[in-house]
Amino acid sequence: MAPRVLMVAEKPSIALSIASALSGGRMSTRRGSTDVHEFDGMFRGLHAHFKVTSVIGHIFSVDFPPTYQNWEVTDPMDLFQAPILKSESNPKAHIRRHLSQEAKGCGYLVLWLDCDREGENICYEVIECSGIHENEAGRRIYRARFSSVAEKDILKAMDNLVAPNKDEALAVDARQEIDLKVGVAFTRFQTRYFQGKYGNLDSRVISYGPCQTPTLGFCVQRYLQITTFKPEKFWSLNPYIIKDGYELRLEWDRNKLFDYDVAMMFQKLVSDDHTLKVTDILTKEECKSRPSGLNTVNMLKVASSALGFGPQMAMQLAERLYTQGFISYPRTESTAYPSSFDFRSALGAQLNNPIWGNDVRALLADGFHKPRHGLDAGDHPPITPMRSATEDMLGDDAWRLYQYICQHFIGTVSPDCHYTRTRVEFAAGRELFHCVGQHVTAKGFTSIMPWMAVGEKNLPQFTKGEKINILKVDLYEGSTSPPDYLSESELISLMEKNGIGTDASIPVHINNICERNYVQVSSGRRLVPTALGTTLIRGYQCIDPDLCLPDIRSFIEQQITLIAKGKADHIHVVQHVLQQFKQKYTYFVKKIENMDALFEAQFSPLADSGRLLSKCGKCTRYMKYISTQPPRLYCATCEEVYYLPQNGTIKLYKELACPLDGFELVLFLMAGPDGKTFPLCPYCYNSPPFEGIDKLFGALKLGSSGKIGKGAGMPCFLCPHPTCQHSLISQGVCACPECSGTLVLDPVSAPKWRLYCNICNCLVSLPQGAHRISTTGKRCPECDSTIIEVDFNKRTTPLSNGATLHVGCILCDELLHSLVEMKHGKSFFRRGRGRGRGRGRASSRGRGRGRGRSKYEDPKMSFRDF
DNA sequence: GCAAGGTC
Repeated sequence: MAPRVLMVAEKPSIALSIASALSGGRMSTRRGSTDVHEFDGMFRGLHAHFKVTSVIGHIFSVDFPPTYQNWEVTDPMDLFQAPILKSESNPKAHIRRHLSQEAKGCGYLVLWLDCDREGENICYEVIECSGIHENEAGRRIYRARFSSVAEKDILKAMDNLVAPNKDEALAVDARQEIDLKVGVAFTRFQTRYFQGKYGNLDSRVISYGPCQTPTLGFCVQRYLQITTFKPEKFWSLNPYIIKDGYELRLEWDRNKLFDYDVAMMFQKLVSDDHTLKVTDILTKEECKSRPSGLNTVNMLKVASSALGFGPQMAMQLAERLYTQGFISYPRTESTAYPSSFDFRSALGAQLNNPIWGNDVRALLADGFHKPRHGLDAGDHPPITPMRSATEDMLGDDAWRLYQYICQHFIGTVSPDCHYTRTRVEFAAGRELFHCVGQHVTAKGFTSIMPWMAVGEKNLPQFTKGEKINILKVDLYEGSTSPPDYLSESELISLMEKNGIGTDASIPVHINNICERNYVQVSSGRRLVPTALGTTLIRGYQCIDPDLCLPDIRSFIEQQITLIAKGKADHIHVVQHVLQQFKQKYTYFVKKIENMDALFEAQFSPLADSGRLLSKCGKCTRYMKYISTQPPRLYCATCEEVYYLPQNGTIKLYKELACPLDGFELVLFLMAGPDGKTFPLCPYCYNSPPFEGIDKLFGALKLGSSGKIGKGAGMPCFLCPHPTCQHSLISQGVCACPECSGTLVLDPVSAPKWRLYCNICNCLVSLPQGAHRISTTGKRCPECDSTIIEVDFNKRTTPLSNGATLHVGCILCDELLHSLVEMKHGKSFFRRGRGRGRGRGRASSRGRGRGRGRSKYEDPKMSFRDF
């Protein structure tokens, strides 16, 4: 049987290019998680059947196991030694399943992932999913090395298959583990420390990361230069002359002086001379080179400085242009075109453009220029237009970006710009002056990129030795000025220079520091740090400046490069690097008060923030509602914080108290046009197993239906079951038969409801079909327990016989029995317990622990004591 | 709720 070969690319578009190149366009395509292209051809001298598919970037990402996910109970320090798990980054895409299915029956695997470290790492992710193993001869898994998807490059790579490089893949594993552990440990610690103390930080999370923090550092460094800047007065001498009827201002060779008296002296010397002598005339042919190919960071810089698009926005536009086929892949470091690049057809596509069509025609007719040498990073070709577009096809913003990409591309194959530069030198009173003129002789690429044009500046004709009368000598008084805030474009340059982030992640880091409220984008896309941003960086600077310096990233990169090059063992490097960060973490925690002193000066303590809203169930005093991110209630007496759901506002709810804990209920009003409301108890909301409802709530709110409410499955505040419509008032009202604690519906066991006692952890089963319980306000005459009503769903219970209410005592079987039997002859609440068991009303906290479900046996999951 | 890196 012909061998079957599975080939996997990093993204669908590459899979398509590979299949087209290898099959000569004769393949069939099956749609799936990602498309599969099939064809027959030759493989290592044999007739073979090929399948080409792709992943969508990394298949897996790393995280901590669930036991380390609770911020309240996990010491961030423990994270450095914690195990880590790899799980599918996008489980819904089912990439793992897809690869495993496609690999069935395939004897060979060819990896066409991008040729960088991340690509090498994805190779091993693919190998793991495919289940294809190396045979004894080690010849079943192959790596294709390619830097362009042009047909001849693909065929060449296919003829020169190599083995994947495990060391490079392990270097990425190391980076993932280090970034995760360091970032999460510092983030959790500083978030909890400062959020627990200050009310007006206005940040949901105070994050730390080896890329985002140095990025912020650059912005704050410039801010500090500005705020600490001391202006200085300076003076400069500018003689004026009239030549051929033109008034001309001359520049002083000394530029400026910071001493007024000396400047005055020179002014007098020059003025007393009355004439200037032309000492020299220098004329030089100058050349301004055409640009090299466009890579991502250069595109982002222009997008920010000239088009006014932030990097995130620019990448979104570029992504869309790419998926629609208008431009080539927009994430690349390379500025050099591959040798196989077909300039003629790329230019040909632009022939009919009304704006630059003529330029293109001229280039094709006169012979276009070979582009300047650039950098070949071995990833993707520079960003170029792929097909012609008009403004109507793209919309305003995308059009402006497309237009720039086209102009830049045409610029790279246009002639250089030539001009002559004339410098005329003068002397008076032994002081030297000059003026400069420029004349463009050939516009070259600047005609298509007019913003790069060389300014034309005409000078009158001078002759050497000529003497000219001085009209006046100005003594200009100026003052040095601070630099402006860091522009986004400058920041991108700094990040690139210092190796912070990659072409794809630079926009994400910049976006992060904006979203975390560390910087704000002001006019001209300049980044102004907020009080929070500057306080953080100043804090790191006074505890451990390494934490916010760009070197922290280069250190990690340099360490993992040892792994990539096979010079050091992956495990040892990770241990070594984490050990150092752990020491830094320990020191940071120990010295956090130094940073706190800066926070104290800048922010208000929780007690001074917010306004009084609802009563605390513990001390019965009013708590303060802090509306800044993250919204929360703060009890100054108990010094406790109770977090509230995001994206909405809070009001007092009918002055009702939660029957479980006495905390006054609040009404949450969701933001948005619907303005849905639901009541919640601040204490329950922050207590397991209800803790985390916010996550679900958020997930539902953002769900694909985009709807909220009963039909859309909005949970009630107590119960995360999507279809539950319980309200607090109708539940949690009966006494626990074991210990007299309060029973609440156990959401964990939904949809088969049980009652759960939060003190002794016992679970009381409800009959199937029960969907609401409420109190009767009556007590059982025998055991004094609350008598409850159980409401059944008529359709699901065969026992209801049309009657929906069943009344019984939760504890006392006899009474329950008789009551229910009177109606239906059936007991619902039988738990196999003897009469009167646990009848004592005295509190017996902790009793019965272990009898409940394992879910509650873990002490970390217990409720706090009431 | 947390990092950074792929990609859509």
